[in-house]
Amino acid sequence: MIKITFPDNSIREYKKGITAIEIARDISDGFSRSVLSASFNDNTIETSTQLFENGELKFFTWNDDEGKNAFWHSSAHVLAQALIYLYPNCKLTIGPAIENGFYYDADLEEHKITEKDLEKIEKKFLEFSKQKFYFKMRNVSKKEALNYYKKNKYKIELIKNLKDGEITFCDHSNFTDLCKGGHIPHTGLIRSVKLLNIAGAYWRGDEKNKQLTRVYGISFPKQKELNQYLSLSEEAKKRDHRKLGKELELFTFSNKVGQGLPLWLPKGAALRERLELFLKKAQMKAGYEQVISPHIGNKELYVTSGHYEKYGSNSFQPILTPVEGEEFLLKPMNCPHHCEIYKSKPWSYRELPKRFAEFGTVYRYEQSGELHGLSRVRGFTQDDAHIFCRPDQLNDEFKNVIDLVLYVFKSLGFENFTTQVSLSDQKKPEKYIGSKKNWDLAEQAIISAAEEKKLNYITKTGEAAFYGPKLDFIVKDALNRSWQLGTIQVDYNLPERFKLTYKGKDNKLHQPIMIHRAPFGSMERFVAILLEHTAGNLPLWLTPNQVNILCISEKYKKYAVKVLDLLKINEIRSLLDDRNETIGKKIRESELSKIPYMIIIGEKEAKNETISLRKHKKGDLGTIKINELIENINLEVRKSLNNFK
RNA sequence: GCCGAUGUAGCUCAGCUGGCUAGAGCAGCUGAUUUGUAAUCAGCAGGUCGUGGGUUCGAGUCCCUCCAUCGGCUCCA
Repeated sequence: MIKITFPDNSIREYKKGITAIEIARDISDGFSRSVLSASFNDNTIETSTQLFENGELKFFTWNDDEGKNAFWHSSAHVLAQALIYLYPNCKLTIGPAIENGFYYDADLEEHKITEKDLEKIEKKFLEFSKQKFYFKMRNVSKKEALNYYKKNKYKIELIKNLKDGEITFCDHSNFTDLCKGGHIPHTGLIRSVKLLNIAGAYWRGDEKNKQLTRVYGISFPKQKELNQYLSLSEEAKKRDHRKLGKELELFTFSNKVGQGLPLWLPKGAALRERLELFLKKAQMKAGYEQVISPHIGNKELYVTSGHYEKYGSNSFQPILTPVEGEEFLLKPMNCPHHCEIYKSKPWSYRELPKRFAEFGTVYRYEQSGELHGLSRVRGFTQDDAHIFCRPDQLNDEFKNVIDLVLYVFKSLGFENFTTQVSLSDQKKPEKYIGSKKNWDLAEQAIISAAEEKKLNYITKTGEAAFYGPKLDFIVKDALNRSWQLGTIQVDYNLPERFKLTYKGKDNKLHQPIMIHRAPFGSMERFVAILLEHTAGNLPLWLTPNQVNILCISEKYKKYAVKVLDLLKINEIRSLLDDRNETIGKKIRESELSKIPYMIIIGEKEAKNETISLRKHKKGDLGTIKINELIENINLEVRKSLNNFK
């Protein structure tokens, strides 16, 4: 049996499996979608979230996605209530729950609100939520609904798209909103709220429409949970790669050079080169060949590939006005160049697959508002490669690329990831080039490779590139945030457009299939994500400096230099801090610069030919012989790198 | 590109409603100190207050333009 407490505090018992409609019939106040609490044979469900969905009574708690959704959706109603209370002339539009919290879009007309106003709105929010207003759904006719919102053109637009008889309003307190339901029982369950920021957002997401004011917020059943959330976002701020990039002297930007054009500082450049070398080595083992192509290309190249038509002159920067009839563009992608490299000679089926790899720097005109540190820039380097293969090789090639991507992730400490198969949207053929037959083949190839590799993947339609479907790798970082990293794409179309061929066994010309792939995605974006994932504590094999030798006084410099030379001979990246400063200060600075190991050298060490070892974030590790450290470092580096093929 | 916010020394930040010569810590330089596991002391130097214009007796502070950055929207080959 289920015991249900209703908003009027009456309690009724029902058989398990009862539907909402039946309960609605049983209780006389019509169609209520919220209940106060329910118990199954004394096992009471917390009064957090209970919902009627599709006529069926479902119970959700804060720990379910649906429960969170209902909680935040209900919070959005309270936010709307606070907004209309404070700004009576504003026009409410929509306010959904999102992945982390909720927002409400409103047309504030003459009002302009700033971050400072958030506190005021928040206060009003809590004032309302505390009063335990119950959410109650009711059916309204289309006429009634239109009449209610006669002054709000946005709601009218929404209502006009709904069918008469399917329109519901949700009331709580004296506030009413057009709403299809999915609420918690009452506002009193929202005990903590934080309005996070204000942003402009276009009505219906279309930039031709009026821009509305969006207020973002997050709420929780308990204050403690809000505090946890806030401290997590504090942690995320500390890990911001833009901050770390500055602190660790990895990269910078200059207004004179231009927006979104990163300048890699010596330490950053060394880090990036180390990453490139790591991938080059793995690729060499996997049978790739490096190629190099120029930074510009004739416009015709991109017309042939179809990129020019799809992305237009907006995202392409012409760099030379027509000279002798030719127009050049900054290279926005490497694929057409690699197609031309493939065409440099005729190929036999015996020679395939050809795997052309290049750290190719490309330039794309990103909207200024979109630029973000290293993760979204206008000039960046892709760890690109294009594999040209026969149909019978496609499956193996694809699986080999998956192996390579997994190796890269493992070596860099991204243990937690998901994959996404991005397919075409059959309903929007104008978004893609190529025949349906080719698309079907390509999509099937990706799915079967993913299946065989036992990847735990989700499928999304409509997210394919215009020339082919993709398999994207989405990593979860240390703060459980998701980032899309590597991508593998199957493409039948560019080979067709570029008329790529090979001579088959049958002495006839055949068309190869092309795989586009980039395990890192781009060097810039990857470094950004790696920094945020590791909070700047890079893996030992990658970090700019591995060991910092700290002298207690200048007297021991001679021995310290000897230690430094020994480390350098063993290819361990080391620094010597022989400044006239206290050891405490040197340790502090070394800790802040996140160098993994510190060697402290004083009288004792110089006399006994030993070193005193200290590990970053761990502290003193005692006295050892220098050779022990060298061995340990080599072992640690090997451990993270030697597991490919 | 659009909406909103921000821009003060190399870095992190003070500078209230316009009013003496724009401040601090860190970093830098000089000197003293020669140090045992997260900041030794003293002194010095460092700024066209993002840019250009305006209001005013007077602008870091108020208004406008532009630039850049940040939070979003839109976009993402």
